[in-house]
Amino acid sequence: MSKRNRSAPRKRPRQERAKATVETILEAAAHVLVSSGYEGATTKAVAERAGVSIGSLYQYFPSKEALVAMLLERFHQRALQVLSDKLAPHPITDLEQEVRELVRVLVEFYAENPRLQRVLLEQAPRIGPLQAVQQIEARVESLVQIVLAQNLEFEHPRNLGLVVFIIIRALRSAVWATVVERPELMGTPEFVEELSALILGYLRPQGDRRRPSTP
Amino acid sequence: MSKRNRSAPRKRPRQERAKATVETILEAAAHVLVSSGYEGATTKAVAERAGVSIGSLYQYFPSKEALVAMLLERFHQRALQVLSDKLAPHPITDLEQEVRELVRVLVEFYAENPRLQRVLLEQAPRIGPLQAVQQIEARVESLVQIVLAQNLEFEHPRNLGLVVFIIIRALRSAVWATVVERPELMGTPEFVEELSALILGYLRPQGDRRRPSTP
Amino acid sequence: MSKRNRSAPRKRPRQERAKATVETILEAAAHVLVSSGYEGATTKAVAERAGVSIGSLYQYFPSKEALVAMLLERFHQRALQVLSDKLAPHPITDLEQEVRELVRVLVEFYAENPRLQRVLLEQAPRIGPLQAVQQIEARVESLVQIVLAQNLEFEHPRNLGLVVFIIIRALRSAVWATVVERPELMGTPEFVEELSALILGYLRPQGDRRRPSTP
Amino acid sequence: MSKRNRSAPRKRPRQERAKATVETILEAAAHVLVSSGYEGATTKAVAERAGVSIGSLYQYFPSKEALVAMLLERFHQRALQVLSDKLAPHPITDLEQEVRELVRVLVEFYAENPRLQRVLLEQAPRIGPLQAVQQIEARVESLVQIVLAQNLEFEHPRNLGLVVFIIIRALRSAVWATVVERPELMGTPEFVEELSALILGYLRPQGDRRRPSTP
DNA sequence: AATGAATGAGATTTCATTCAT
DNA sequence: GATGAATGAAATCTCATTCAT
Repeated sequence: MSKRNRSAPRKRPRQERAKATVETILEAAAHVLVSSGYEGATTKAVAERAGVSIGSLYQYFPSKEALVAMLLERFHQRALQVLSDKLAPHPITDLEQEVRELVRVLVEFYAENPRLQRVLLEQAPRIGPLQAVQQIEARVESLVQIVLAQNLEFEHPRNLGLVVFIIIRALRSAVWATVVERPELMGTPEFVEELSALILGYLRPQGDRRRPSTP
Repeated sequence: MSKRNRSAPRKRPRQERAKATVETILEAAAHVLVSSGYEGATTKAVAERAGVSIGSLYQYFPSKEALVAMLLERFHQRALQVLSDKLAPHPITDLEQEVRELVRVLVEFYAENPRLQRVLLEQAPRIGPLQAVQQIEARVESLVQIVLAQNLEFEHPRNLGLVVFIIIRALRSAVWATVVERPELMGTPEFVEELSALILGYLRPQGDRRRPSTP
Repeated sequence: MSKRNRSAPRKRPRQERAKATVETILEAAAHVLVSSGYEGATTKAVAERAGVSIGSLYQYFPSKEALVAMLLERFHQRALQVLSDKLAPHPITDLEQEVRELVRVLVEFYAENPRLQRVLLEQAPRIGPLQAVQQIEARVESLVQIVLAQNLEFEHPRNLGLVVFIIIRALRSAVWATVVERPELMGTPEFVEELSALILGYLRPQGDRRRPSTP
Repeated sequence: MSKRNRSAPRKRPRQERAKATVETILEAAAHVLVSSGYEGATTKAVAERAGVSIGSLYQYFPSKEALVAMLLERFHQRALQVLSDKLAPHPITDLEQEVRELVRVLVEFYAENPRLQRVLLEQAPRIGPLQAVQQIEARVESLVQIVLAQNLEFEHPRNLGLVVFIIIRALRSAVWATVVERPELMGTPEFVEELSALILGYLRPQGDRRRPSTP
């Protein structure tokens, strides 16, 4: 708790060689994190795996946390990219298909390399909201909000910001929980279908909400 | 990686005195975790705060993790109690009100002592699914499943187990994310309302799912 | 270093039951010392083996060292008894046979229960010269000195006290070293013969000492 | 009992700096052992005296025992050197003078720094026969055996190996016992003389052994 | 006296991190 | 910049020993 900004990378590598070193270290970190878990992944082990001295590692990453943070950031950036592609402004004719497609893409993304994701996601709450990640999430939130604003009409006014906040958290968390607890569900069409149902049901006109079990 | 079961309590206190010691230690741990955070909470500090020797602490808890694990377990047990009370078999006339009430109670519960919860929940993924917690969650899942089976009728057959799994994760994770990211939302009626809408929308007859945005 | 007289037994048991407890504890200690070594022999283990609470053990022995000291003392006392029997005043016609016999008896004694002896003898230098043991050794020294004074005549005057000191140490240490390093030698007639030769050669009239290798 | 090889040094220092650190630690250990005794010598105190962190100490010595073991080993190595110098192949005209000289040199060696030696020798049996020490002793035994084989002629055949074993143990142990029990004797010519007599008497032609007390 | 929980000093371990070369 | 020895704070462990019941 005594050092500020433990998660920020120390400096931006200028030379090609330095960039390559950073990549090597990150790859080594990913590997060691997967094979040894967060606790077991010592910085020494990462440095060795990367074929770099411990001193050099600290040249580029001020702390172990910064290493994980960087991996997390890249991971989120890729997630953002995937979402951005889907959310990019375009004429929407069938919101339902749109949502379904988004969920499918998302689940597909998180189904990759689940062991690394598990370790990263476990550390995420500890590392705290990274500057970069927050910006990314904010962008996703606003993208989603824009799409919804243009495609939804509620009978009663709703706090769209809150709606989006809840959708994102519910979706993200349900996916993460599944990565951690039931990775075998990831990628089944059924799972995608149910998650879509969750979102779509939530987005339906409020008027229906009073009679959920009546025909 | 060399120690097994770091999170399991070391031994069961037999005498009254020992039980009291364990309680004192747990209370002290909660206090120190809140005031110093997880990293800052040293076992020495916990022992001192408890007015107990470090030896006694390690007599009952083999690691700092075990301390947090026990607090987590108790926390989840209380959550289960709250849910069980609401889910106890009883005639249900209005599922919507039922769900709303459940969500309200849940949010209320998680709104208590948010600083401790935040620390505990941040550590939860690291500590891994505790035996005890898993049993508790399984019980909640089955309780929810029973209630839904008796009160829902879908036009199309749905995998109720998956539905419940998703509901629980989405709800739990949304609440936890809010505890960690936007504690100020906890306890607002609006938040409860939206979470309820999320669940209720999901539970609505499937037939509606095809036309979410049409009147 | 803070407690005085750690090796003295705490008190003299008055009642029969107490005496029996002391014996039980000593037997347990001997057993555990043999099976676990000095470090591995915890007082708790000894108490458990004796079927006694740790508190009761400390009722009779103020420290672990006192336990070992008591075993050592008894061991030495038995050794003394053996030697005393041999050294008891009696007409001596053949000193050579006398020495040989003494050595034989001594080696025989130390050949018993070598595993316990090894542990005890390893601790002996740490525990330091016990009051009781010193008295015993002093008695042996004086017994030996008396016998020698009556049966030896040196051409040149010798410091008989030093001679006895050296004989005792050389003999004792050679036997102990053999117990520890080559237990298989213990009890071979050859070993007894050579030790006897060591002593006898030392005791021979000094005049001979100038020409050890000339015919 | 759970850790293997407690007395073996942890790793070999590679750089000059590291070697210097090891030396500093050993010197500090010797100093603290003398001033505080074995029990009183805490690893923390040794590290502090050496002006080195506790981590560095444990980097090179896995335990307090390993520290003592290393000091013992060096001590024995120096003793070996002293003996080797005396035992080095050379024409021997007067075995008696040779033995006397050897004993003198040995006693002289053990008379140095008796306080440290006392502590080391007290711990020696606990630490057990170190690999290195055993090799050293074996070398001494073989050196002695060679010298004796070339300079002795017995009327009756003797097991020279056993003779040497006994000589070494008797001599060593008598000297050690004196260091511990009567350090004031060390260095007196009388003590050297009597020890020499012990050895020389033992080495005398066996024919004499039958009549030790007859004129 | 008996019991065993509690004590507490010290040993040991472990790394993330720093720093001299 | 690179290297790896050194640092040092905590965690962890281990018992001999004490003490309240």
